[in-house]
Amino acid sequence: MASPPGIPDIVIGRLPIYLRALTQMLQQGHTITSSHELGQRLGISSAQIRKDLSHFGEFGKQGTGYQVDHLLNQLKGILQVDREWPMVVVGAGDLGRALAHYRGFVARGFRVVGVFDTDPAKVGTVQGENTVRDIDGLEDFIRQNGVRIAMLAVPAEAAQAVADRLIVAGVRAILNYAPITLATPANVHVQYIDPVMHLQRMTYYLD
Amino acid sequence: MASPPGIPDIVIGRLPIYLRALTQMLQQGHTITSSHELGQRLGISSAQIRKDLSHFGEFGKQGTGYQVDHLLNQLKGILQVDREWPMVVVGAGDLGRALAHYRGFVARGFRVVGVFDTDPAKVGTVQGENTVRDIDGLEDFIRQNGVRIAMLAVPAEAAQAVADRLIVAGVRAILNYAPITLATPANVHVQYIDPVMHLQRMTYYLD
DNA sequence: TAGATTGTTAATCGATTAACAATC
DNA sequence: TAGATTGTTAATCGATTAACAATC
Repeated sequence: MASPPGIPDIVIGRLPIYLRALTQMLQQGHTITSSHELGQRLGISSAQIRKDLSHFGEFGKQGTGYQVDHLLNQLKGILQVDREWPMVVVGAGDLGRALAHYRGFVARGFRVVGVFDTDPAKVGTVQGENTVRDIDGLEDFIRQNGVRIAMLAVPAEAAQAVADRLIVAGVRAILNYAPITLATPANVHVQYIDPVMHLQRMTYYLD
Repeated sequence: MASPPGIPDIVIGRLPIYLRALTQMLQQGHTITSSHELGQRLGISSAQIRKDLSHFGEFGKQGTGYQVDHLLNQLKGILQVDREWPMVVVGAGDLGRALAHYRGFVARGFRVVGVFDTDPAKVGTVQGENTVRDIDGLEDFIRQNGVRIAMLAVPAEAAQAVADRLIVAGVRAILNYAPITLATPANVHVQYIDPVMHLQRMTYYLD
């Protein structure tokens, strides 16, 4: 979860935002854009966008701006999503099921290749392109398929134990939907999605 | 989405993290904690925790630390989650369905009171405690139930139009699961959940 | 050429951390 | 009392913004 060399985490965190906006622009037929236009769309200053990009090279042309498809491809390369990452989903409840069915992963660099659960009633059922597997086979599957990324959709009580198993087997990035903070080694990256936390962040401002 | 008076957004954003950890500590039987202990758990410095809390008052005791239940209740009050907020879910696909079924909302200050979709095949079906309603009734429902918060689980193409309708009807906080940046007035708060963006933020660091 | 926009530097702004007096 | 931990101040650190020369 560290980033010892050069580029600040907060900059890396904005690249996917730029990538998403550029993808949308391309779909809408824009071939050229500018830091100003992109910033307006995203509510980010044009200076910040130029500064962020300058960490990685020069992608624009004075007087003109950026070629949308070129910048898009450069960002994909930087973020390493110019390939397809295999992922496992652990937990086949409502949320795991939604993740297994989600169509949006493939176009953006990811694919669910395995879904796991402990519940014998769920094991063997079909979820999208996957048949739910027993969690006993988790480590073997991860090793055999070179999986580095997992999405964790198990109850809070089980999350730490599952994370430990994922990490031992070779997973290095975890998207954690369980509402707890995981304890992980420094070389493992964790992102948290807890809808309640996002909601609580907004209720503060409601009158 | 602005916070003109005093307290930085980034501080508000950490309060739900503290709240969640304290809830867990209470469940585990801890009655007292310290900024040091809390910081260790969360990977945050003790100084930052004390500084953050100092924006809102004095909640601890020198030499002793914090009474877990007391700090918990204070944070709930500050975040205004010492009550129950009614919410609507728009979109009854896999994700909307998972949100409608999610059991974790009520204990933390929220309740799904309405689920909406355009699809006649989905309207009338039961999702957890709710029967899916036709989106035609969205505005009336929001007004009649005083709903201020919505979760948006519709396709990207539909998201902006639905957001506009929600806002006109009185919604002031939107948890947006659609993978686009919404254009909204300054008095409307938006939080974004896009699993792919979280994943892309991690692939940068994978070797 | 005139207008526009980049990439970069320097200045500003804000957030985090270190340190410590107060005090339980 | 001795030890511990708070709340707060001042110092440090880092991120954002403003401004502009370079140049398409």
